[in-house]
Amino acid sequence: MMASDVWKEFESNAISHSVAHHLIAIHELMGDQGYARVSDVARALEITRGSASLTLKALKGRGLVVEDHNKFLKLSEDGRRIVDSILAKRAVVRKFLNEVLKLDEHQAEVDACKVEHLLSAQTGEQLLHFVRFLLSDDPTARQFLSEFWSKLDQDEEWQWPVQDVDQLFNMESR
Amino acid sequence: MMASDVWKEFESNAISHSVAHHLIAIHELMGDQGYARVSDVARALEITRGSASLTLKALKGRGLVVEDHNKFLKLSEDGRRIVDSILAKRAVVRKFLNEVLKLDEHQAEVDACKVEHLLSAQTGEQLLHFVRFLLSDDPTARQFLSEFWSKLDQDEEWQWPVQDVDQLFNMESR
DNA sequence: ATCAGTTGTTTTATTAGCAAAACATCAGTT
DNA sequence: AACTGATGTTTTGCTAATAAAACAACTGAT
Repeated sequence: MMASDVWKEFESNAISHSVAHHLIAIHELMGDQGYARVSDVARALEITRGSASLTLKALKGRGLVVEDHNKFLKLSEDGRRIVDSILAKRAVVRKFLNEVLKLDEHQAEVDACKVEHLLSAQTGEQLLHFVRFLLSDDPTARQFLSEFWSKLDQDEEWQWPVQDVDQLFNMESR
Repeated sequence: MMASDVWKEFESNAISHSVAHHLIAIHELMGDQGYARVSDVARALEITRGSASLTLKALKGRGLVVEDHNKFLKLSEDGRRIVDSILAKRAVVRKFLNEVLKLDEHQAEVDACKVEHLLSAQTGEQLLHFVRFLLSDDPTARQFLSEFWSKLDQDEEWQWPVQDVDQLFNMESR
């Protein structure tokens, strides 16, 4: 397949990991302490004020962050929408990894943080549907999960990574 | 939570997106045409030879790529292991997105490509277990999937992103 | 009023990853 | 032998994201 037409879409991503976390930091600071300045963002992200200042200046230029009359930052309508969508994806992915796949909370948090800004809206939406149904009261979902988890406890033998990718799914996968 | 201790683990990732695809290109070129030179990698990735030359020099320095007596490249043992694990994760994620969540193939391919190198080995392993069982002959799995898919067709109304992340999972999620 | 601390900005430098262009090498053709 | 084309490298420049350090401005305490 070679997939040379796909892999470059990565960097064409409008929201980088760094930008995502600058925006999220503002959001969380607003909730935690009611305001967000450059220094607060820098402290939250553990970067220097200078770095935060430059990145946030660019975000003001992109219209994602607006500045108060006295250097106080807040998210624009666009910025807020972006943060909402990213945090929603993070929550869904974290929940799936932790409560379904039974990965420990830290691992789930780290992996969710890494991919939250990369998933398409469609993917996030479908995954939300899936996780909601999977963790719902529905008896079929319940039974499926308990069977999966008991199977997890059984076969602890597994080779990973697998040498032959094509034979990863040698099964009745329809 | 602020998560300031987590988000920086992103860039500390040993294998960048670019590096991953340089390694994968060598792997696929070896399979397709039996050899891989700098120019072949550059063509596969649609970058200039100069860029590929620099990146591959660094990868030789890191011991992931070795050079033949006549400028022919191949993966080292370490490089091969990395490619195996990444391709395995890509395959699992693509299968899950496409065959379970019913995203179209292109979207599944793009999203899988974006996250393949970011997922931990643990996550990849657990996801493989999950997808294998989910798409297996097991009657519970079958019934669960068909119920999920019919539900998908029903509620086509949905707001996404959701404004209040905390109420994303207002359900009997136990 | 002065001094200290905090804040925000700017400048300089670094790294990863790319392009563009110049350059050298080698193989095959004529 | 000379020309052509493919290959590999190097140099220069660009952008994003960081650090470090210098600087200016404001705040508060004494």
